[in-house]
Amino acid sequence: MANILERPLITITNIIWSFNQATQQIQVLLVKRAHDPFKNNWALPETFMRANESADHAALRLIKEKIGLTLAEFHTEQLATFTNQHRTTGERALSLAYMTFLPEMTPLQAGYGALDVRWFAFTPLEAAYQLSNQDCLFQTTTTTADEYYQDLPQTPSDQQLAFDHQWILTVACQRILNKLDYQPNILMILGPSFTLREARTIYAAFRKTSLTAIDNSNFKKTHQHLFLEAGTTSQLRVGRPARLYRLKPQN
Amino acid sequence: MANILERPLITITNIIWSFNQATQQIQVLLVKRAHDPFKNNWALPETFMRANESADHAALRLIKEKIGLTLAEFHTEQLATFTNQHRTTGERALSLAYMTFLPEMTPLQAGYGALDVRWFAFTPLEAAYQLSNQDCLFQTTTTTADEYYQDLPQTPSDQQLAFDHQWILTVACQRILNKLDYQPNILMILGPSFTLREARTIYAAFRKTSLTAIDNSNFKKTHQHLFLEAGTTSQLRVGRPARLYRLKPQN
DNA sequence: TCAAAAGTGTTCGTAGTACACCCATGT
DNA sequence: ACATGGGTGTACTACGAACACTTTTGA
Repeated sequence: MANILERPLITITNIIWSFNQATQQIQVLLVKRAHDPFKNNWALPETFMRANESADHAALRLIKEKIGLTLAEFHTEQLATFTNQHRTTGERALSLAYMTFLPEMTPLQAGYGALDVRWFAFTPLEAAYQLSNQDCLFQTTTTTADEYYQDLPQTPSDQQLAFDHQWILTVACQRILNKLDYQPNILMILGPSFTLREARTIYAAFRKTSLTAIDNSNFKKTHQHLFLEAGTTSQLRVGRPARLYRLKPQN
Repeated sequence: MANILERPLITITNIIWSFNQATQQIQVLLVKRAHDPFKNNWALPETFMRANESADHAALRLIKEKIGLTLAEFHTEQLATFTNQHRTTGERALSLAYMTFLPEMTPLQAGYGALDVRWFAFTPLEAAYQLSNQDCLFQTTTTTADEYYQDLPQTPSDQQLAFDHQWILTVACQRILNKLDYQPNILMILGPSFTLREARTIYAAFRKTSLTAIDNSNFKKTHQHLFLEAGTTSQLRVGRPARLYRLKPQN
């Protein structure tokens, strides 16, 4: 009996979100893989789970170790688990996917397993979302899970993320969109406090609309119950200084 | 490096829901374990994932093989993944938890690994939910995840489900409640079609209220967009025959 | 014909939307 | 002072809640 049991590798995949205050753009962290499979491909940051370590702990270790981030506090939550046999080439590995919302866009430093590590700008397209930096560009998919894994190419390509990371990213975007109106943890990428304008910027991106299309007055009325007032204003731009808010602690 | 990597057993845990048309009660399937750990304890049905098998497939196999169910079609969806080190005694095992909604309450037959297998009636309490049959009774918990795993006893007890199954069940109930208003897959336990009264029975249980407290007229107006009309009436009780509905296919 | 359950319609209150107007700051 | 953006307030609309009323069956 025991020999037919699967003991696959357990991969922790972490989708790390942040916000560039200068460009007012959402950022996602990608890593250029140093080892096969998918050597030299861009991918979501991953690590293997170790003995005597919970998956949650592994997700945190991944951030500190592999990317060189040393922030005191950040929020990590489970996204989903991906188990399709064809999601990896070679040895089978499950992916326990997590999302992390970093309150600041810290400088990066490629750690073990990474040739390079970069922030990619997250922008909406008509039907999908896009990650881009100076050189590369990746999009989310619009197919179903079944179709996606059916057509998943086994050969690395510069145009595609490694493994099934395009699909994982697609699921992540969908999840964030779904939660915007009742548990917008994504706003944690704005730091400990934020203005309504900054919040609307995030909402606009995931809803594929523009900042100005979200009325500030109405946004306040419909979402204030999710926020707490956090002191008064900070001044960065022209116009009346905005009030600051922070996320209400969950339940 | 390789020796510090964890290759835990992968447990598939399946929370199987059904509906007793005679008593109009929601049912959850529990198994009396035939082997240690937690031998003789009631537990959620589980199996180990095998080679060349996706987790989804393992969840389906679990139903057919271990419980003796041979239905042609049923819906299974991922619930969450449980990775706490203390969730098992002895060797470490992750749990990939799934939920299955059976369209009928088929007769059961204990398969491999089970001394007994029973439907337990699902009923709401003031602050929690309860599973009960003639002899035993289990409740969901109201503590947080951290508190729960901190206090998780390592010794089997007749009063408690095996492993962290109490917690998994709690998460399952919460998920179903959250989805009632936009993706009420739980209604699949009513069979291919259902009356509004039957649907309200399900809603009432998860919302800890009574059937009569949910106004039929208002319920129809607010939830009809999730349903399609499915032919006309069936006749079972006194009063005007009800129309039948079925769940709208997702997206 | 009466009770039980399903279905229809009406009123009312609340919550979201559109938009006008006022406030505070930098240039 | 004026442009820019933030904040407040108001009218309008839509949707859910409460509840009265009608319809269809079984006893």
